[in-house]
Amino acid sequence: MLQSKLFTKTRKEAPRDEVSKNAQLLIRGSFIHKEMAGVYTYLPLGLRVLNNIENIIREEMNAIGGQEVLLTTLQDSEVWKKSGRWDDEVMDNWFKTKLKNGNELGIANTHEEPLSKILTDHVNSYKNLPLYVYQIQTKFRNELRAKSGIMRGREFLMKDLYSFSRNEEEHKEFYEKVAESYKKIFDRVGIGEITYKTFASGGSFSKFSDEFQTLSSAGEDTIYVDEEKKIAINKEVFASDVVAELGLDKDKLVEKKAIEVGNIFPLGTKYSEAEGLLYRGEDGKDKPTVMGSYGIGLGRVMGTVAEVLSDEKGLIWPESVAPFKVHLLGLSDAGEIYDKLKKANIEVLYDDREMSAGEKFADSDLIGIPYRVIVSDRNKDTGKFEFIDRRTGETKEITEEELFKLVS
RNA sequence: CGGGGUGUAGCAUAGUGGUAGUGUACUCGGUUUGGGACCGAGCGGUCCGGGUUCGAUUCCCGGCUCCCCGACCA
Repeated sequence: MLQSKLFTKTRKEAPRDEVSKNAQLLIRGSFIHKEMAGVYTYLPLGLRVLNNIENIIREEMNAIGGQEVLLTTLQDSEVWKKSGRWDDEVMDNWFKTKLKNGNELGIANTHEEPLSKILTDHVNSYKNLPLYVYQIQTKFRNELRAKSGIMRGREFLMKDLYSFSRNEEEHKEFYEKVAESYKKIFDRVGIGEITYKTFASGGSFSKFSDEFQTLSSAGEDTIYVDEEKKIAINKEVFASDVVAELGLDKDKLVEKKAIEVGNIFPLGTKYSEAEGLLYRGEDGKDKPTVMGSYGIGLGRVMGTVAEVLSDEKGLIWPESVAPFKVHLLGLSDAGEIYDKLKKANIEVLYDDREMSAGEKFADSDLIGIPYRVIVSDRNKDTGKFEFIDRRTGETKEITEEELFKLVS
């Protein structure tokens, strides 16, 4: 893409009202635009990052047998009344609205009930199970206090997967599979090293759940980490008996701040019973399906990557989620190599703008595309390109052939 | 939802009961061209409502906004 055609503009300074690093950098680089507190628009560069994250998640969900759907944002209050979660006392972050005739509707913040209801049309027999259904959809939560940039919003894109199994053993097996899948996802987006599966409270669903926590000073959660075993315990359930139950040594645990990038919950039969999601067993008797739910907030993952992978100059995207793979800086005309890179299907942002070199370098540092290629009069006669790795800052002179080898 | 702050140009900031200043961005002209380069000219602003006052961006009241701390958080 030609940078001269990109309608967004970078800024030297972040708006005063953004304090969190992720929002400051993402706004300065024009990845996102703040619409209001906790509500952000994704601009072209930001959407490319978000889509990359989305595709990684989709691939991993499909790999464990997930079937993708798109459920509705407007929700019938009936199914929620059945499970007892319609009441604002029970779920206080509902956004609700009304039809012209006065009937109340919910604006989606989660989908256990509606999906269970839908599946009553399709699940009758033990032969139809187990079943894994997921979606990537915008959720709305009326947070009393939005904060931390795109980390805790009122409107956000979320991947939610729900599993429906015949019994606890079958459920447990899949639950572990999702945990593995999540690990792969966080590895692929570049935060695997510092992301810990964390034992946590189960909220209203169950006694315990597992969270995926990424170490960061910007985190809202406090966790106790066992760095060797790569697991952690959330402060909210931290107690001697829990430490013992997990086979951990209290002295080896280190207190850290972390961002919850994903969570997985066993749901038991609470919602399947409420919605009448029963299946006929081999013995001819009806039984409720055993459910689990598994969420990842895409914006929060993007914000976490921004928070954790950046320096004082700007963002440092891993190749897997970067908006482009190559940032081509044309200090003199670089149209020729741009065309070649495009022809080779390499995602390249070509800075063809008429502005000073310093400005282009600063913008490039800020935007954080992994590989920078500089074309200027300096290397016009050498036939070589200057190649810089954004992460390490390492610079080398390479031939065209070497360039294609590095970025293909 | 409790507490604390905040609001001046697209963005960042200064200042003031009496003509609102600077940087940046933007427009025009010129000089530049490897780290947000320079010179000149120009465009553009006091959150909303009420009150006090001859006069309010400034003081007072109310509202809203956004941020922070806490509470909350499938």
